[in-house]
Amino acid sequence: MVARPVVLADANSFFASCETVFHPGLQGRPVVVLSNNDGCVVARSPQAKRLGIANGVPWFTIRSQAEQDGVVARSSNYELYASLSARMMSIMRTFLPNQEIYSIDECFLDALPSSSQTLQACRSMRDSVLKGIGIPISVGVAHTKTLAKISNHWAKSHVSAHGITRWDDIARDQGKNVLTEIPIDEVWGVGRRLSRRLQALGMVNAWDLHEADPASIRHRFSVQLERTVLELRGIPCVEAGDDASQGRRTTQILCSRMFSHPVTGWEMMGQALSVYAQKACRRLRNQGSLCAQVSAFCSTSPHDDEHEYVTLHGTTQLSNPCDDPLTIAKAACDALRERFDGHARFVRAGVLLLSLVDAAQFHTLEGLDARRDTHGLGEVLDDAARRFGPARVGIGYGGIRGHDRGNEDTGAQWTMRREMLSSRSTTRWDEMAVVHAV
DNA sequence: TCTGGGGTCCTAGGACCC
DNA sequence: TCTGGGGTCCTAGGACCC
Repeated sequence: MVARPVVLADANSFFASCETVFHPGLQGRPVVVLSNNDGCVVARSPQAKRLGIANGVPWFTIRSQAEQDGVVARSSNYELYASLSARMMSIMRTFLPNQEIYSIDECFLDALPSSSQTLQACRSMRDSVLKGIGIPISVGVAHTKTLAKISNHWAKSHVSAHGITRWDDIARDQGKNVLTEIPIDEVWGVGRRLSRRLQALGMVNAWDLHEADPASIRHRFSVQLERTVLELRGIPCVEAGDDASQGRRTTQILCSRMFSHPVTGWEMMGQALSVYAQKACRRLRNQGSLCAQVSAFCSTSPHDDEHEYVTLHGTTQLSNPCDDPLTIAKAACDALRERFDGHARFVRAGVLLLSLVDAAQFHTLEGLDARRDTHGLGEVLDDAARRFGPARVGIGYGGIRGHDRGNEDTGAQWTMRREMLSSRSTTRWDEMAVVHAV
């Protein structure tokens, strides 16, 4: 028996679309969304793409031209995107079963027993998301995830598809042309490095990879790429992630940021590590894990030709797995303090929680449990954050709240630059959208 | 002046064991 | 001089994804 096809649904230019939802005046205009610290372009509206703005380019390199072209730039507003994502996902799963949330803007779903039922469900899903959230989505249907990705891409780039493409349809109509038109580096699972190596062997498009011998691909490259070859041939090899829709428990937690200004002193670095540790710790408790290892790292700019590139990292082993923010913040600082070099200009730092274990499965002798040291401080901090907003209360100097939106997270000098931030219309009472009736 | 953040999986190689 | 073989486990690093 042939397994049912898989459906890939994702938003078109998700972040840019989110910005447009509460600012309809942006409709039809070139909009770009910038990464943290207003660094790189991470999302572009169709009009911005048409202007030739590439994904990932540093904003400062294109800023003046973009502004001349009338491009509207926004700082990334993850609180807004996460909220709209949750709404979008909840609508989608009412139309098709077994939703697997793959990223903030895309999910896999199972097809229905018949092809026509599936097509009808996809159309209704697309209409409902557009009507209910105001965000356009595209849908690809195929027997493997890799082909569903390709179909979805086709749906985005061919107006005649009306946002929905079934692999079987385009394969029937276009034959191998569908795959020959896809550059090798656009195949799911083939990144920049791999595509360079494949090109050197004469494989330049998806069809070439489809025709490659799986065994020799495995031998020369990896099992992962072999799976991609098989997936292109319609043989499913990529398993579902374990119940991602329920909030997957991750195996490591990382919180890292670029600074708005270089940091040189240990005092400020300690503040930053403490704040990152607290953020990481909140995610740790949310997923019901404890961690046994805390790593911290910091580095100078790799783009600075005047100074030597410096990167430091260290790890602290905890005597007992815990989720206590005091212990973890201290461990993060301890991991780096000895190694810290007060002369370097650090532009980023991060805290990594490792050796995670399920809190519900972890028991220790009465009195030895590290989690009890602080009498539930973590829960109190989480609760305060939920009721009053993040960073109203925190450990150490890092918890001090600033005075304006730009540095709200902590009020410290090193926090992110977000100069073009839109309103968090769905999650903050004081930033709710105002509608005027005329 | 200004170049994101947070994950996963796989592999190679070393340590260690019998 | 030549210096087992095969297995497991762990870790660092590479590559990928969005």
